[in-house]
Amino acid sequence: MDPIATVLSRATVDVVVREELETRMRRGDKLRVKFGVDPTSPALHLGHAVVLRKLRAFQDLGHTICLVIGDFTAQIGDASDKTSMRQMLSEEEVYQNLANYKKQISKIIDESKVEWSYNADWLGPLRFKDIVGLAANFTVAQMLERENFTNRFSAGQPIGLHEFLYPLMQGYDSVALRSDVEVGGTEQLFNLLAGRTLQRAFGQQPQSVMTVELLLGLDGRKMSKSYGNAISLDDPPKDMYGKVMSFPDDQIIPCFELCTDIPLEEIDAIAAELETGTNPMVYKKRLAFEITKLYHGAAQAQRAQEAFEREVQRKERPVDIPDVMLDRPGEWPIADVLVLAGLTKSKSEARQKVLEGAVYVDDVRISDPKHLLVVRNGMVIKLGRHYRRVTLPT
RNA sequence: GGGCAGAUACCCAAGUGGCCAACGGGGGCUGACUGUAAAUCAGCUGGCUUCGCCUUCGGGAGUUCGAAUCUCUCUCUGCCCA
Repeated sequence: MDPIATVLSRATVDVVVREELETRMRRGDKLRVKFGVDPTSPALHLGHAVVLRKLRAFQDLGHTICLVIGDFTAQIGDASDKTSMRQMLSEEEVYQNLANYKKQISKIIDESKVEWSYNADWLGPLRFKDIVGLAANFTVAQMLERENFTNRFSAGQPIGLHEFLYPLMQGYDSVALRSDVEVGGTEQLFNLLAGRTLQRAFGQQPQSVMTVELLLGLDGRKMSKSYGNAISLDDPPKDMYGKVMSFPDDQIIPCFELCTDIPLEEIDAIAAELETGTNPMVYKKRLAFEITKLYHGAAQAQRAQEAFEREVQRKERPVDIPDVMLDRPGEWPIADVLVLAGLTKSKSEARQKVLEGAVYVDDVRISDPKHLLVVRNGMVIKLGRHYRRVTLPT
């Protein structure tokens, strides 16, 4: 498959309008590819990476990536998250988050070639008259057509009026940037299309719109930090590898397509192999390795894989065990030690875990919740798959 | 502006005077098993000086021997009418 066809199809759902975009790409137009960045959440995960990788693909073909920082939007607050509705981000916070963001995306795209802009620059000066003008391009029925809104409306969930304005703001960004293409997740389709509507209203050629597949999280729901099912780009290699291993088996193939550079032909071969009943674990390990390699390099990925094989598959002790500092030698109630070690949140929970047979000290199971532990330097405490090594003052 | 309904633990959601630290899901943790931290099955999931005690059911005040459950008030949300 040639590079252009790959960009247009791999991990993508919709391309509006496909022929139009393909024509422009084939005849060598240098396109401005827009993507909106939310400065409220600097922690990026693999789900975000799918879009960023798509941007990278455009970049590799010589197109310009235009990243819009939604500082204006951030000051109003993300409407989909009620708790932050009134949360205002200070300028410092936006810059702080942005610095983090740049660090993270530089793992995927060439940040030095990116054209950055802040949407407060053009959204801020808009007058009420302008906003009404923008709003006149849409109807309430169109807004309510959005699945998101319909669901919330019929479920009796609140919808802030300002939430209707989000697509307008995002769409106006496209006008201001004169973007040729905008990329986003499938849930962004409506907002992306709003860009086309407004660009047309301003006499510009409407941008092409591309949505990428939604990556599912560890639990099969959409990958999202708030669901706690995400693999963060910042995750240490061992965690990243381990989390991929806990993906449901049926996500192995989609994840290969969305999160790695393995050619589609090879992925098809793996899929065929899985059909024959090969143990999925083998390919999941390959997947975990590839993904970890992308963000941490081959050496780290190799170490993560070895750690997994040792700790999970062979159930041996990890090489690096965090310390728990105790301020005196002698006898300690086991529950106190577990809490100090951060292995349980409370003594009640600690007792419970002891009763469940989850607690081992130097490989000996502790079964009495009132057990008094005579602590020793270097003693290893284990709860489930978590280990702590006791250190005493010298 | 008026009328009605609702606010329960991390999330959803039962409970309408004592049997409620509060049914059931989900999530999380642990155990068993395994092909992995998948799947499946089981236990646990407010705190503590744990055969008992203490603090929870939007906030505050009250009725009662006793309240998540009744009353008043405040805050927030949804629906209907305008």
